[in-house]
Amino acid sequence: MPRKRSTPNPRPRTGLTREQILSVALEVLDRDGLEALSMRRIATELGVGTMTVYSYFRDKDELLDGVIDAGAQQLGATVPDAPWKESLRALAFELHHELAQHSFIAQLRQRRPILSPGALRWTEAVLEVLHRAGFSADEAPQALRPLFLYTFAYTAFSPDEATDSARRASLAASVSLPPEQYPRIVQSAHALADSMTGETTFAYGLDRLLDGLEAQLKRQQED
Amino acid sequence: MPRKRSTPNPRPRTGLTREQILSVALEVLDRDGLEALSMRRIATELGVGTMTVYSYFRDKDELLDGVIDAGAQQLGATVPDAPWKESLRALAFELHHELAQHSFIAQLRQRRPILSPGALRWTEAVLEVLHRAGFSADEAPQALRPLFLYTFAYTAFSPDEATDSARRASLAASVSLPPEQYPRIVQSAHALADSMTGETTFAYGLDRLLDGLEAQLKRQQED
DNA sequence: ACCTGAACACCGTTCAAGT
DNA sequence: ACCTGAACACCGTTCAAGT
Repeated sequence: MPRKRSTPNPRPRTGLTREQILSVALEVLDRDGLEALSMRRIATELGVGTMTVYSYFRDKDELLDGVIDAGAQQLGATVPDAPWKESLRALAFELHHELAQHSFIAQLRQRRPILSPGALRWTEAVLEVLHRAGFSADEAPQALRPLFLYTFAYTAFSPDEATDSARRASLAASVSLPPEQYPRIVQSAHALADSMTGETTFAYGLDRLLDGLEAQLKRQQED
Repeated sequence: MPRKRSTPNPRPRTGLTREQILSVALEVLDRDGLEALSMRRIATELGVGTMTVYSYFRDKDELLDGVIDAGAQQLGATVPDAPWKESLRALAFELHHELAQHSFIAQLRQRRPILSPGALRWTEAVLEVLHRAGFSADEAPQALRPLFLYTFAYTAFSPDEATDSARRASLAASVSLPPEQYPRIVQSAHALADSMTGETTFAYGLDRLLDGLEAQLKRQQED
């Protein structure tokens, strides 16, 4: 007589899945940030022993890759059907909003390219728009790169929560500089503090970049 | 009879200075990277007890701020005397090369603006060039922001050492995608892998940004 | 195959004590 | 004021053992 199996899928004895672990990890990341996420914390939050997590993910890096991949699934799902500049603008804003919502992604991406299919959907969409705009298959990746970098940088290098305290700190630092050595900073102190955050600032740089890509396209068509 | 003082400056009993500590920290950072730098490691390398470092820096953050400030001293020391686009290009490349040499700076700057006088020298130089170009005191910081962000992003989000292995990984990921769903990535696979690193890639995005700023300037002059 | 606690080799920093 | 070792509260991961 065969050994009785109490569950249809006998493997996991805790009823855990990779998805459940990823979802708890995402919660911790969104709530308390990247530095608060530890394997011990995830396990505790799930009510299992620390090492149980290692049955589902080889190490912390693999788990973090999983979180990013899950978050990137929706990005670039549909290629906008608009003039190319507007379409690129929409795709950049889509990425921008995702990163603003899960700011740990920008910290995580550092020097560790994510090449999973989910993460490449956005890349495919941007390349498609660039192709329609008239960029060659060779040049399109070069045109994509600054859009990607600028959008990631905006989240990674802008002060996050307590925006106002960052603005005040910038203003205080600017006005305390010797005006003879730093005349332009002193003169632009307020505008400089304001330029650190906000949708308007993001849009300003993005639009300059798109104008620059347009100029490049026109230059080529004149030849 | 007064107590004999064996050194002119009796305060430090180990002969340590902040500068010495910063220099050891910089060595470790350049050699082994940000994650290898610990207070314990610095102390050991200096031949003192771990807690001795805390007599010179309040905590690790203050020490790291010190390293960045020291590295930024030379940046923007002279404002280039050339047409404004060339000058901005030179300043961006100056920052780019500094970051390439000390890539930990880009990791460190994350969400923690550095507002020391040394770190603001480059900002002052860029604002001065933007002023000469014709940007208003209000708009110049907005124009500066993408130059700063793009240059930082380039170091922060590009694979560093073992460039070739990153190129191969990208290529492998691209060609293994289903071509029906990812036609543009598959088509541009080689160019995409090449676009991740290299001076040419950095220059391409920078030049588009500068073209975009020029277009903005012309637009305003037409009004 | 999945789960576990103990152990190892690390962290930054507080504390109390030494000069 | 400067220097220190011990201790505290953490890490990620290996190991050996359990089911």
